[in-house]
Amino acid sequence: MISFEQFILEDGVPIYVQIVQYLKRGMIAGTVADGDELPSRRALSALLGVNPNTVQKAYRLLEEEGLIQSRAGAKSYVQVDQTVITRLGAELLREDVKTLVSALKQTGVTKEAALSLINSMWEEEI
Amino acid sequence: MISFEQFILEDGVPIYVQIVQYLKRGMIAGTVADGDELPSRRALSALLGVNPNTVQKAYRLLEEEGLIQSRAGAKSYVQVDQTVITRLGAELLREDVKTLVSALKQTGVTKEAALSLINSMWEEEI
Amino acid sequence: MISFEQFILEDGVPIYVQIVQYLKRGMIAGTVADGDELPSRRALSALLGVNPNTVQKAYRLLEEEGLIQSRAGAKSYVQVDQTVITRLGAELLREDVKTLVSALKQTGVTKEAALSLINSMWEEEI
Amino acid sequence: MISFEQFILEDGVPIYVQIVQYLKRGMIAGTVADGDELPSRRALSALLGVNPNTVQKAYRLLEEEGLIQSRAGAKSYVQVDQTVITRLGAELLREDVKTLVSALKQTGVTKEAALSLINSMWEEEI
DNA sequence: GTGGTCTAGACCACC
DNA sequence: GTGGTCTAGACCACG
Repeated sequence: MISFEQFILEDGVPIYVQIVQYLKRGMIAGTVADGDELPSRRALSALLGVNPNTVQKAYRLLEEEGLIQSRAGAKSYVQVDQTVITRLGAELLREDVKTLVSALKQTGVTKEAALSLINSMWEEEI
Repeated sequence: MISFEQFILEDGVPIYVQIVQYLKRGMIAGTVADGDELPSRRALSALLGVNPNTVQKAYRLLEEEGLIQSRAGAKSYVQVDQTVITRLGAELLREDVKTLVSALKQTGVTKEAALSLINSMWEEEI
Repeated sequence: MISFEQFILEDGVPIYVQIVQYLKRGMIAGTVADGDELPSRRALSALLGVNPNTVQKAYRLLEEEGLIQSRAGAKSYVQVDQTVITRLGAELLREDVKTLVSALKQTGVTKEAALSLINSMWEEEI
Repeated sequence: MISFEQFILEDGVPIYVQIVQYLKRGMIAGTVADGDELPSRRALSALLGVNPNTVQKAYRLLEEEGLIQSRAGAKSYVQVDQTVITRLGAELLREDVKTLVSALKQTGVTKEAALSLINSMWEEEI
């Protein structure tokens, strides 16, 4: 069973997006592995204090991407192979970094200043 | 007159937000300076291919933040002093970096790998 | 013992419905005859790779319709006479055809085109 | 504006699926044509007596298939070319017919009996 | 107990 | 006004 211990609800970003991202990132990090059983819609919604449908939506999106497998009446399972994970990791990583880099460059920050800031924030952040 | 050459419409993010961000980032970078004349709502909406109301909304938000000055029937002008710019830059910067760092840490990427990737993407990106 | 060789799980249609239909159609075709022994719930669920409760539900529905006979601890048997089969065949047939006809008419297909297509697909299909 | 006069809500099949099918079949029949304006989410939901979100879901699915086009704040339009319609028609038709043919063959009905039945039911059905 | 769907209504972005 | 999104809770079908 996958742990949601480290999961923290931020606001601003839709909850179902946060759940999707959390699971995707977990797949990349290896904490969410192929064949793992996902918590039921009810269980997770209770744990996070959100509506079951919010979890449902997250699960549906993941299923449309082929990352999990669910059938009515049965439990849901993670369904990823290494190829998918690798692609996913590369995608997310490039996307995240690209967003930052273009934002920073638009503001005229130098590369050195950016790297230095990231370096220092890496330590202090949770 | 401020150039919108580098402006590219992405989707997902509201258009008026993109316009606001573009101008804010320009202020920080110095390409949008105090006293600069803004394109008219009509002109900019035509240039970007969006609804004039969308531009209107962006301008209104900027005016509410005191970053531009506009008067009915007259042109709009940028109105920022250095203090404001500095605060703005620091805010945006920390926010952007924090988002990236926490995202990357969740995927299990090491600091070194992250810095190296940013370093290389900095060059290739527009 | 009845064979489930030709049985193929589709998705979209509930599994227990598929089992019921498969057996009903077999009765009409004569491949499932009065007095035949049905596979046990456990055996069939294992064979089809589905939950034993799913098979149970199918058997229960068939029993409620009086098409099979089962007793706790004993094997289940098919229990149909010719009258029932005839009625069943007519019902299923009309229902199936009605579904198709109304669907086709909605799409503006002519009767001749429909008959011709059915005629040709009859041969090629398994 | 597309008419929903002939639309009748059945139960058993999800409402949003029925809306999707109705529009698809209309496209094939030519009663729903390229460029046609769709009723607004609110209007159609009121007309059918269903929740606006149910209509929204149907429209979203159609848009994901590229059959309609909708943009926030603007009306939604049908967007199909002849190629798409042809493909759609062939798909639906083959699927419908295939379902029937395999069902009938399972029951041991002869081709002649089937064709004859369809022929007669074509007239009497609405 | 599990996932899937529908209803419901609020809110937002956009035109 | 439009479409899009989110949250919520009830209900149903399924295993």
